[in-house]
Amino acid sequence: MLYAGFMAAVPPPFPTPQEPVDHPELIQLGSVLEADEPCLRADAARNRARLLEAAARLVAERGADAVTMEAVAAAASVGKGTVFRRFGDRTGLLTALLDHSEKKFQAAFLTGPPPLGPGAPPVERLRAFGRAMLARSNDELDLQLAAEPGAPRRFTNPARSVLRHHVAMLLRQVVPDADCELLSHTLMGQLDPALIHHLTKQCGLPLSRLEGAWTDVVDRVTGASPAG
Amino acid sequence: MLYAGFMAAVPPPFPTPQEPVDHPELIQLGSVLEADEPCLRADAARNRARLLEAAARLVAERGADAVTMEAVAAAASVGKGTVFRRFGDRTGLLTALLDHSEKKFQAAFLTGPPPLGPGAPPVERLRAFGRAMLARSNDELDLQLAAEPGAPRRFTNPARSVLRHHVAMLLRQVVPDADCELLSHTLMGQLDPALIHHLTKQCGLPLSRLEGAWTDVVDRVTGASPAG
DNA sequence: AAGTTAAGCGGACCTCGGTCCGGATACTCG
DNA sequence: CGAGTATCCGGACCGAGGTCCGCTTAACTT
Repeated sequence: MLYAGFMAAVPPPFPTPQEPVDHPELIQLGSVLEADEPCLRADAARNRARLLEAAARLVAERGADAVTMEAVAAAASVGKGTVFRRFGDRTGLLTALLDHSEKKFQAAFLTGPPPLGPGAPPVERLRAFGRAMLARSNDELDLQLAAEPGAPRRFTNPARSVLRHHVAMLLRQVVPDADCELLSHTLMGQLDPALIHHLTKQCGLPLSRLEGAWTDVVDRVTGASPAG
Repeated sequence: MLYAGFMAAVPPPFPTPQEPVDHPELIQLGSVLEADEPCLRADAARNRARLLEAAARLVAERGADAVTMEAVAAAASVGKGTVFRRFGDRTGLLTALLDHSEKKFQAAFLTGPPPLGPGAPPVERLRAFGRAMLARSNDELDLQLAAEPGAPRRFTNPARSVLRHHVAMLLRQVVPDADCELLSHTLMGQLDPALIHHLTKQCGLPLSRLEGAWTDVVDRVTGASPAG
């Protein structure tokens, strides 16, 4: 039911395919089976468990920063190579650590009770979704951050800050009653180079579509008439 | 006039403060002076120029990936330590490389002609801003991406993908005529752990404000009545 | 012009993520 | 139960980012 195999996306570091990857792109919500630990050799499964346990202990005792691949390997009394074979890279390991809560969360909005789950009107579900995400990030922040290289610095870039302030300033002139500071973050997110790269280079969307989406969002947010 | 000193934010790697940092946080648009290369010793200034030139050449000839700190140092016939003292870290170096176009861009929307610059109505300027950002990112993508560690992977995380698809699905039920795929990216950007961390931990905003902003954006985007 | 000193320099050094491959070992099949 | 093999293990190894510290030198002083 749930999509849980994502921590297994070990690309091609070792020529040993396992823990099947079910094409992240074309995923259909709900049609995903929970192929969690698929027929791992006995020792491999045991080591995997020990590694996760060791990593969790490290996080708890010394924070997410202390989770170096060597430290985890040592704490699990296992070779370094084993960690990489199993989880691909550091991100994979941290992601696997987050897997449990991730599954619970997916269950909540896919099959759980309203307003998060099916049954409530869509707008209501959207509101609940955001609240739930915020709550989840509030715990786990360390781990979620650690699982994303360079994350803490992304919003301290002064150049970006200037651009965002400019957007906020413009917004204030149009929708003075809104929380323009946060609104500007939302809008700027759409112009993030990483997102642009993903959409144009990896998904093949034409730039014109991104432009259209930007204009559309601006109109929706400001309440302006489209193409005014 | 322009904010250009950002590449100088060399934190505390070496105990030699220079290239003054003008507090990135409390910056007032327009009140920033272009303190570019502030009283650097002659040899230091020369090395700085040589490093930037060498880095630019490496980018042009072998792509942004080839810009390793050692390679730049070697290409500039300079010690590795010098690169780090001048630019702080790799991100700082890449950022400095982007500085020129950044300044031009800032000039365009701060003091340039409408619709990007002052004179046009705010909504018009917002639309133009997005178009300009997209165009700029379209060139320079390599560099902008390289300046942000781990950027390419951010949107290939399957777990995130599931969440985003869920949001897109809900959006489709409410605003079927919109580009819900891209709209979902926009909304998800507001729930990015890195952003949440920045706003709550670094800026000190209460979680309730983030929740409010989320609800507000959902309402604006879907056209729902607030608190419906 | 010589002395003083703070700034700058360079490269050895460290850590950590990631790779490789020779050897070990759990499952399978006869 | 014994041989065969695909899988797995471990740690040596590599490259790149980042740090340190003793030496050098530009710039100011008198």
